[in-house]
Amino acid sequence: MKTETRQAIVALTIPTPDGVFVARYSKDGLCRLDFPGKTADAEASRRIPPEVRHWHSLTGLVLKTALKGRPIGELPPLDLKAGTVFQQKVWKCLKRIRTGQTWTYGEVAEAIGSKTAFRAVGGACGANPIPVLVPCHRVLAANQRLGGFSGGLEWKKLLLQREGISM
DNA sequence: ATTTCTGGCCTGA
DNA sequence: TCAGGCCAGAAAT
Repeated sequence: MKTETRQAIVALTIPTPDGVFVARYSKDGLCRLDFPGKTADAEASRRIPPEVRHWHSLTGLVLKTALKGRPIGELPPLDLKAGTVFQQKVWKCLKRIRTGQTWTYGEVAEAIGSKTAFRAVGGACGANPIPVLVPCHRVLAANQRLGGFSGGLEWKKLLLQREGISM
């Protein structure tokens, strides 16, 4: 069910105290956020649609806020349609997890009506195109375990720590 | 307590 | 169709 992934995309950088993130936008909104050091091809010079500029300013604000471990404000529109139906369900569900709160993969699975798909939920988290803002780092394994993190467990631990959760 | 095995579900190839 | 993954729970060390 993978659709067109060839959407014209604008990539813009976001300098933060933790490094330079790269945000990518499609015509529908923020479609990807990359951690510092991830194949960052900065292309600041280019025609940037006004709405993208606006989205990007919002992204910058919420990202910096999230990195401080504080609740974020208004998000730019998120373009998550690159994911499968299942993945989109998971990602939307993750947005319900508040700052400083953690769920288990099993709880997320149950919340989307697939109680036994906890493992697939892990897969969807790993495919999350917008980490930090779509808080997959707040999902832990059962039995108080940390679970994995595609962006590197260090990031997961750091993000949780900033939100007051130490593992 | 911790390692291993099994089961169940979604993807991409 | 199939192996493999940010899992969970039970069994076996």
